[in-house]
Amino acid sequence: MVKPAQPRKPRRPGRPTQSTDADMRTQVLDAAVALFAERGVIATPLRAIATKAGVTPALLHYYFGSKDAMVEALLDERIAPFIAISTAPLQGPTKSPCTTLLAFLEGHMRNIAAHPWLPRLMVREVLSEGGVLRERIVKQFSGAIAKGLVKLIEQAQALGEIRADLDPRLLSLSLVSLAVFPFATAPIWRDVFKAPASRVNADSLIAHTMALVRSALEVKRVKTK
Amino acid sequence: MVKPAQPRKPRRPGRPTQSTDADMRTQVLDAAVALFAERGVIATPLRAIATKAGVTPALLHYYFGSKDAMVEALLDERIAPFIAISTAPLQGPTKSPCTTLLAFLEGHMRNIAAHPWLPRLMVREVLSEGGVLRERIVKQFSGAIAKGLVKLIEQAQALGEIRADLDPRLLSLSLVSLAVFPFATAPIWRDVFKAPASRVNADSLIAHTMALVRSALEVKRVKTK
DNA sequence: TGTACATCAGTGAACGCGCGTTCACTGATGTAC
DNA sequence: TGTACATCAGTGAACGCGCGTTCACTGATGTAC
Repeated sequence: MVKPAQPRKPRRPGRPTQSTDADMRTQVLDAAVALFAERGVIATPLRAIATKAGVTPALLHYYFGSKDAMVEALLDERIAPFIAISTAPLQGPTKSPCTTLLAFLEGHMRNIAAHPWLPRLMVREVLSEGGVLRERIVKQFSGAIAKGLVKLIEQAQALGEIRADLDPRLLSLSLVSLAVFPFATAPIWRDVFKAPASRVNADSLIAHTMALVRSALEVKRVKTK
Repeated sequence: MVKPAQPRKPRRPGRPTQSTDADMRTQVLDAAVALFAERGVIATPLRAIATKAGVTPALLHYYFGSKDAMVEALLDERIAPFIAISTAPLQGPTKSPCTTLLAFLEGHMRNIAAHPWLPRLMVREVLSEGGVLRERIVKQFSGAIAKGLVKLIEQAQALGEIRADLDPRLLSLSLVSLAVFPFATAPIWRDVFKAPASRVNADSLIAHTMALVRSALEVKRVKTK
């Protein structure tokens, strides 16, 4: 009712007059990311993205060439940078492997919490057999994380910083599970717990997970029954 | 070359002569479950299921009425029984909550390991905003598991069987993460680790996870730095 | 036991619909002189 | 500074294709007498 004279899209034909507001490409990618995370890449029609972004389906081809190419662009521009940020702590030398490990976990969870669409999109597409994203995500993300994580665990175990009786690969899998799964399924358990959102939120979840991980990794003291 | 006279489908028109081999409905559901887990419900055409099951797309409507109805049938006949088996330990009274808790976790993982398609199908569909399965899975599965699990944790904490400084709801979420995520993402990490399959398999994963959970739940002794 | 017929399992071909994609177009913007 | 024109951002309408679904059909099976 504020702008009755603007029925949403008066849009005269021909080249639009100067850049209206934000970059349309950005708007399109924003809309695509949101819808892909909600319903999946295959289940999201380009028309839905176009509608949400306030443009024409033809525009998506004008910008990206095809739906697949759009998904690739999304991977490069939205997911890859996130991967780089999250895995940064895993690169380079470290003084205390255990500290680096915990820092990576917490940082990764904070990253995920800040971009809730990401874990859902990644988990879903990585699960899809024919997904466009799968191969690239596995290569860039899972590969990088897994290798760095396993190496870090081995170092920490060698130094006696954490218990050494667990397989490094299986342990890295457990840690990733603890860090990713709760965020990927957030909409579900928020509903299941009917939480007042104040108690069960990202901050408390991160704190809880870190506490759990710390005690799980503790070097076991010899104990007599 | 063994049966050159049977070019895959000679199938004369008209009512088929007596039940050939297995129940065709069963064959169809088998094929559907496999394809749904691999590619997702929406991304799987009925024609693909029909081809895999060796029948006509029209047969699927003859049996189920519609694709949605078929998904519901699949839920009732394949997923619901699994849910019942897995959550059985959570029902009824228990002498030692902690033992019951661990037994449930291990049993659930064994169930999942025996039906690899299940976690993938469930995770994917539960993530989908508009998924047919989502609402029912959340109600029947997540609801049942979460409630029983939280109750069990609270009891075990009250009895001093496990550490009491963790929020029961967050802890139940962590446990489910550890039990489900590795199996849901199995195809990925098998690839990432390039494991000889002998070292990283279901049995060792279950043993590892149980060991991790046990030590994570241990009551912390007071320790001086 | 034989015959007539309703029922039943399953098919093949076609239907309409929504999808990704194409393309001729429109009028504002940049550029050469 | 003005003019002519190529370029550029973006559209609207249509395209073919593959999807879920429909339906008239076929011939074996079950049943009544």
